[in-house]
Amino acid sequence: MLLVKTIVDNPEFVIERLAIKNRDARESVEKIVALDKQKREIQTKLEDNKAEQNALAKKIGELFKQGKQQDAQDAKARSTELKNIIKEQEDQFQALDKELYETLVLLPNLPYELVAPGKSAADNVEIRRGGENPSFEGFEPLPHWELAKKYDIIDFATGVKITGAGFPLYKGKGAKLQRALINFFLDEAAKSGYMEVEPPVLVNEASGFGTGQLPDKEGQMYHCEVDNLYLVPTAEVPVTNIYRDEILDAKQLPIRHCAYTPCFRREAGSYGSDVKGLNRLHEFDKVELVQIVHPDKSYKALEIMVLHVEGLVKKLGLPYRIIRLCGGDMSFTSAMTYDFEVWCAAQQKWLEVSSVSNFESFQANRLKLRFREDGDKRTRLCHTLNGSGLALPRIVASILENNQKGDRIEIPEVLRKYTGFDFIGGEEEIVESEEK
RNA sequence: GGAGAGAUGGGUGAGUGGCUGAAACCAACAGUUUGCUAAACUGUCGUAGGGGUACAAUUCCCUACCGGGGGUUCGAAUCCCCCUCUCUCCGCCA
Repeated sequence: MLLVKTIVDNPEFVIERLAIKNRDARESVEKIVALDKQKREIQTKLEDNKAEQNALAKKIGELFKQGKQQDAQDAKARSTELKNIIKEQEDQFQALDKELYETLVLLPNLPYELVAPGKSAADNVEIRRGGENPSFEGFEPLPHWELAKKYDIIDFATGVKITGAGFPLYKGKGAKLQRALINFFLDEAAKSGYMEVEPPVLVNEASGFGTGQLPDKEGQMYHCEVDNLYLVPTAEVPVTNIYRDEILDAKQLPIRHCAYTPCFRREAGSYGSDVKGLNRLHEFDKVELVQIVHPDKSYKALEIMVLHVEGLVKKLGLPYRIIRLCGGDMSFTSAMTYDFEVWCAAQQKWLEVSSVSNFESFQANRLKLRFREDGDKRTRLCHTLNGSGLALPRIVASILENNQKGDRIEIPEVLRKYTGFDFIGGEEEIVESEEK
């Protein structure tokens, strides 16, 4: 949520910035400016009346004590009169405040100065790429869903049986690969200074609102209606909400957390060719990185977070590219976002595996997440950032497709100490030892 | 699922109609004293919003907030109603 002050002080700037997000905000902005003005006017009158009423109430008490019945009755009459005026003004004020708020929450965050204008993914800007696309000799590479079947490591059909489409069942080395990736990502995050947390995966409405999923993306979350709780679409929600309604000391910043959680997304309305295999799921695993930082340092933190995520795909040996999203492709809450995509050699497709964003104070304002500089009486809003580090399914898809050798799949070097095996398939099947 | 208790400032906790934005204590912060540490003493010590001054302020004035919402009253932390949440005991159970 933007600050009213930002809009009222610089309406044209806000309109101009939101145009980059492909959004004509003139009407909303002008409405907010007008409503804010009306609201203040009525608020001033209202508060003056309340002040008078408070003074009268005090006086009446005195008068009674002094036995001045008649004076007390007169004061009472005036107070009753005021009460009606106050009631009316209060209603007006509430109505204006509500309308202002409702208009305000529908405005997306302002894009940062580096964000290019644009309507869709086609206008995104590639920042850099790395890694090499694999080549295959003597065989045709299979898409990962074929490989999953061939080596019996992911069973989509049984997932359908248990739950439904988009809920795969990982088996054997497939399941172990999941666990290995989670541990690898968490360990790497710890090395970069992120403190691990394990949050609840069901969140209440206030948490959903705090990070901006509610009311904007209501339909994207699974909702347990009986208890009015939401399954998290990302660990960003519970982890960032740890600090909802907090006033931190400046010296506590930056706060860095990593968390593994399953993520649940309804993905309503996104059916098509891109949902095959692991490409788009309703439930998937992800390690998320969250930072709460001083506003002067958030863009530096964003760059460092990008480097951390880049390090992950590099270590996994996956061909990748980093993209800076254009205004139109960015989320409601983000001020700037970098997407990471990895190459899937059989599908011949780039798949998004991470989205790293700076939300500036947009989430913090909703969360009431503030900090105080030493010796300063004022509070200021923190900046929040988060990024996937990383989402598993598409990483698995990329590993399977890129590392296939015809008769087996090679596990990236860095993962082997976590998996306990070097290959999926092939002759050298490791037989699990029972003796240990 | 059944029964009961409770929700007050960073924490403990007082407060049953006006003198309470809120005692006291603890913590924290600043200072004084003492070779250092400790102790003692003094002071500060909630948040948000509006207004004024110079379109400035962390100053001044005002308003709101004692879980949330509504009501009674000239006046509500305090009385009434509704909701939410937390805790304890029992049952069930990873």
